[in-house]
Amino acid sequence: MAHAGVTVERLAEAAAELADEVGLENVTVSELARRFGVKDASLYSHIRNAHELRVRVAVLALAELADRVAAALAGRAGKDALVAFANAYRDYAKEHPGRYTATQVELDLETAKASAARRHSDMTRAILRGYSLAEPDQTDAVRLLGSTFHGFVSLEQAGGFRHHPRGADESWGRVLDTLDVALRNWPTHAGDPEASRTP
Amino acid sequence: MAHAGVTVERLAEAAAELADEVGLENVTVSELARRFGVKDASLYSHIRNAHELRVRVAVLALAELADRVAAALAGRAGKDALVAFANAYRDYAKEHPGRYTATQVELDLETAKASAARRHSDMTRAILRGYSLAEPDQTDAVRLLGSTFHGFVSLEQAGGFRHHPRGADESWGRVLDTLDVALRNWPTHAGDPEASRTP
DNA sequence: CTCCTTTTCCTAGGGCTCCTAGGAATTCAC
DNA sequence: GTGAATTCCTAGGAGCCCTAGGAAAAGGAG
Repeated sequence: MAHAGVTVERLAEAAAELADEVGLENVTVSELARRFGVKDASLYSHIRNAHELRVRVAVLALAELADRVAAALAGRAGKDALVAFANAYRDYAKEHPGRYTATQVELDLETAKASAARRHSDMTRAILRGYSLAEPDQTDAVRLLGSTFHGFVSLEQAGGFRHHPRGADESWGRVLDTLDVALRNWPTHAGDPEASRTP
Repeated sequence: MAHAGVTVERLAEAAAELADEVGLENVTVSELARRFGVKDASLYSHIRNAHELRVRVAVLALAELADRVAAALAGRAGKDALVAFANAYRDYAKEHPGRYTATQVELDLETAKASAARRHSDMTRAILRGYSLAEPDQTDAVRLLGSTFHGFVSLEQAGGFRHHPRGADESWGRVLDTLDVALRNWPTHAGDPEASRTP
């Protein structure tokens, strides 16, 4: 009957694992309390509400993902860096689907600034050094990469590629090749006729 | 006290509107019953459970979106078609955020085949006629487009682009330009050195 | 060691949600 | 009209979120 040793940190960690098992939307205060051998009302001494639970999973996941990406990026440049970044991103989403989903929850400005969100955009920008793009093209390119990575992973997770013979891995490789080409041939002016180079 | 005229169709339509107002995750059987002036238990004569409600919103949204895209695509080709498709997609997501979210719910094989999901990939393939890609590159390109469009719209909806001076519209235009260039310079072999053409 | 404060956990309970069971009323088909 | 199907009802169980108020444990000061 002593204290069960509940902490905000351990709570967030348990919530993250639960999210990976049953999906973020099924992460419930009751279930967490059950896992800690505690009544659900007790958890409200540690968190304000169920939403805070998801926010904490989001912050945790953002930090984990940033660490992985940073490790993958070390010592690489150009397309190598692009591929390493992308694979770290996709692998994390596959290993931790619930955490990855949490990555997309809206954070209030304060929480967002304290999170690793900034590290993510910084690292994406670091990739682009190999392609020499100036602002605002750099921001546009960051958004292109973020959109394509997230979109692919999201569609893959939702099962969008399952009912088709072509493997997702092959398409992924081709998408990365294409992004590499696109970044190197970045259109400097919209509708630039110089860019139309069909063999 | 006579029949309130509840139908599966009207139920799905009301659920779709509710989703746009409060988000798909807050579409509740109780609230719908309230709007129809009926007890919540009564709705279970029309639907099996709350999940079916979301599935029906998904099917409805997929059909609506396919209609819009088809209309936007009529008489266009090449980059024109690409931009028309992309804008129809993004505009729909902005007008109907809840319906758009529903677009991503997993459908069982049977429901998926009866849905407009096929029309979507067919139309995406139609765009690619302007870029003459053979299989399996065509499938990869379909996935690239789907991923980038969905990813951009998804990140934009999640507020990912809000805390930055560069407008989302400008980036969107640039992303479309880049995709156009990428499709025309589709890499035929991974790491093809011929593709490195930095001015 | 004792006393006091803070933290952690408890019981109790209200409100909302989903869903089932069984019955009444309405509508439809013949 | 009569029987059958459909639509809607009341009643109720179970799970979830969260609040209020109190007991027990842990930690610090004297």
